[in-house]
Amino acid sequence: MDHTAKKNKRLMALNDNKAGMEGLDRDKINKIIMESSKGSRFYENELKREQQVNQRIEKMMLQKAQITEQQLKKAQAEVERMATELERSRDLSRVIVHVDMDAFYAAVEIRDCPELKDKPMAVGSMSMLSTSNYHARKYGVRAAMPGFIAKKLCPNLVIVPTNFAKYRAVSGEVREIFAEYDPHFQSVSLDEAYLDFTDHLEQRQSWPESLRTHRFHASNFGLKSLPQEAVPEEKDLSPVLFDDSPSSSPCLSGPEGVGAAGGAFEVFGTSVEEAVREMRFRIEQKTMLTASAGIAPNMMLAKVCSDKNKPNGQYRLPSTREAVMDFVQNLPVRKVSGIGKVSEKMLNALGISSCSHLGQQMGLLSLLFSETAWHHLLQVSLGLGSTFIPRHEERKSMSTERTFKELSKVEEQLSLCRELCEDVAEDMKEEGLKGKTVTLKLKNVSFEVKTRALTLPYAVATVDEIFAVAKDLLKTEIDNESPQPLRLRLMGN
DNA sequence: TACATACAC
DNA sequence: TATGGTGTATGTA
Repeated sequence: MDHTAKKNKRLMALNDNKAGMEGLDRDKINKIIMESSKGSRFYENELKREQQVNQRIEKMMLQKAQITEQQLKKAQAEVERMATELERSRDLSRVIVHVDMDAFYAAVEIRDCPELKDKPMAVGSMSMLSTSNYHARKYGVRAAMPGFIAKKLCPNLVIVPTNFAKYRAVSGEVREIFAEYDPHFQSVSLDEAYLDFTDHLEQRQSWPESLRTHRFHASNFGLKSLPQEAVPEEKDLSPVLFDDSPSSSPCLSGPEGVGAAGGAFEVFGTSVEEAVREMRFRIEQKTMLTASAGIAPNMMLAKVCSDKNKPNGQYRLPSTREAVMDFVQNLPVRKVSGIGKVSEKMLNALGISSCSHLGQQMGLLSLLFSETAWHHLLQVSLGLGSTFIPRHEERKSMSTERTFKELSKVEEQLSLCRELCEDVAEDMKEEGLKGKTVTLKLKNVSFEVKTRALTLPYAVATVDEIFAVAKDLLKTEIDNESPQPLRLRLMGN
């Protein structure tokens, strides 16, 4: 193919339009990323995968060409009916909040090492970064970018290794606060959660001021005794680097004062916004870290809203059908949780980039996508989402995997496999679990991934039981390739 | 059930 | 030198 050059440009390119980039411009960044990637086995594999997606799209377009006016009309009517039905059950009565800590890992590391405060930094390794701070983002340094490429974009970048034990501890502190607003909150990860504020707000209406009053803690930074104006101090209080958030910190405008003990305090109101502001305030007082939040009538919308005034901000979408529909019209499909890179590309091929397009094309989509998929898209286009927060269900799988430098010797592969089985068995023991399906995952040096699974008639949990199965699966693969050895870079199970 | 793919963080 | 790890859902055979 000769027209791939253009496409390739977009393949590895900087994926984001989030933060402003003052250091380097986009083209320059993309050029550096491309030069670092081109020719690598990783890149070759990415190209291959892109081709697969393109083929999927071609197939879809062919299918589209087959659709008759008749079919489309019929599908349209069907969609219409379903939309009416969904509309009938629209529930705007819940107040759902999505909270997201700002650049969490990076913020924690900066808090604990003020040296880093004004430097571009990221958390991770030369192989992979988890997150980066604001300064680094200016250079195009992003989460999920390998550190060695980030270093090329920003030679002064400081890379701090991850310290999950610490993040877990901080996360625990934040979750204690979440629980006070919704004991049934659902955490998505260490730094993110959904809360249903409905009940809290009802209670809150009859709360005296005392319950809505929260103190600035003098323990934060060098704030011994607070001066009368806590307002301008607030920024200095924040250890987080995102001091550029424009509309997002109207925060300390409410009535606040100085307590008898000398600590300043603030009284929060009874509205949703005030309650969420209060929660974020308490998080910051407790952890010296900032959070952003989205407030909306369902989970899907709340999630999008939390991104709106990030970092250190919040956004409320009013609970009216009109506001919701309005909000959704201009929403790029990619912003919706669950619509990733591939779905976006497929939708784009159909001329769909915003949710308003979704609404217009639902007839077509119902013919080209699976039932579950188009139902979901229809809901999105109507601004619908879950209005209750499901409790975290029981885990369905447990796994461990490791990447290493090329491993080609059979004995080494087997002993590594055993090691992984030991790890999994240990983890299973900790939770007192058993499992019936053993899955072996292999990635070769060309980044091709394979999984091999076997389901047993009974549940297993011990190393020996698991390894017995995994060893067989691995041996089968080794035999399969022989006389060529398996050249593995990752193994998991 | 087996496997691959997509997605999220 | 160098592109992660863990878990869920879904489509398809």
